Amino acid sequence: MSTSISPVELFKCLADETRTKMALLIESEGELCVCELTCALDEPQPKISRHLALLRNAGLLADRRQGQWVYYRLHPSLDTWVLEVLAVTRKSNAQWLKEQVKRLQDMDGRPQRAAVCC
Amino acid sequence: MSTSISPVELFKCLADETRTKMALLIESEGELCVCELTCALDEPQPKISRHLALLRNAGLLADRRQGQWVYYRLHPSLDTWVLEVLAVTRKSNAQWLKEQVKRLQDMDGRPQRAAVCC
DNA sequence: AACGAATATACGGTATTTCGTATATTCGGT
DNA sequence: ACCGAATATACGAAATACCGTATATTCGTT
Repeated sequence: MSTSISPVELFKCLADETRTKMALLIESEGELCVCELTCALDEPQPKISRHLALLRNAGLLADRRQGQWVYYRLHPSLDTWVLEVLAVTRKSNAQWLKEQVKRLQDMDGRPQRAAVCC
Repeated sequence: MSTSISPVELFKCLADETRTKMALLIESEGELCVCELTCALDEPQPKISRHLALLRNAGLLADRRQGQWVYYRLHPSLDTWVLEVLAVTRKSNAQWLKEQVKRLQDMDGRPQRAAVCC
């Protein structure tokens, strides 16, 4: 059994607009880099990085560096209930996330992920 | 459509150990009065009341006075996704709530609810 | 090795949260 | 009307969270 995140720890992570929106966007997209999140949320980059670091330290996110970009995804060893909380929340609050999703889609120059091979 | 609680508002409600545990206990039991929660959580009564007031003001809980007791339940007009978040969280964190459930069950002199009629 | 882009961290300052304690309120029973 | 039990609120102190700005780091390109 994994020593997982506790309910309060999870909810503290999500008790901030920037962090919830980032978490839900990542849950929806699979993986996003810092500059994409900075654009989607329209917030200063240090603010985004600071909140990402908090989510990473809490065990909610994992990161991966690819060239100059750092991609964040949901931590692969998260408990199912955490994934369910995120999924349910995102699916039922599309309206609340609308603006951020739009800014992400309209962003140009989005870095391309590495192909599955090479 | 109901002007419902936003994700961050919900998570702020739950970003405190006292409040999450109260919310999950109530979700599990249906209805609990202040003295039962005070006993289950083993915390000073003003602390319990203060947090209950916060949850009530946020729209998460509804209260009902019966004699000298005040019973709290999940607010009947909560969105489904909120109920799902609470249910999933409680079901997957029984261990985390164990002590509180035990203290609640071991409490003597628990006030009896009004029967369905009379 | 120098430079620019992407990202992370450090440092104060301010706002928000939480708490303990004291006190108010409300109700049932006498 | 009075009293005790259950609950709510007020108030200041302590802790925590969040932010803006400045600076550091890391990487790719030249």
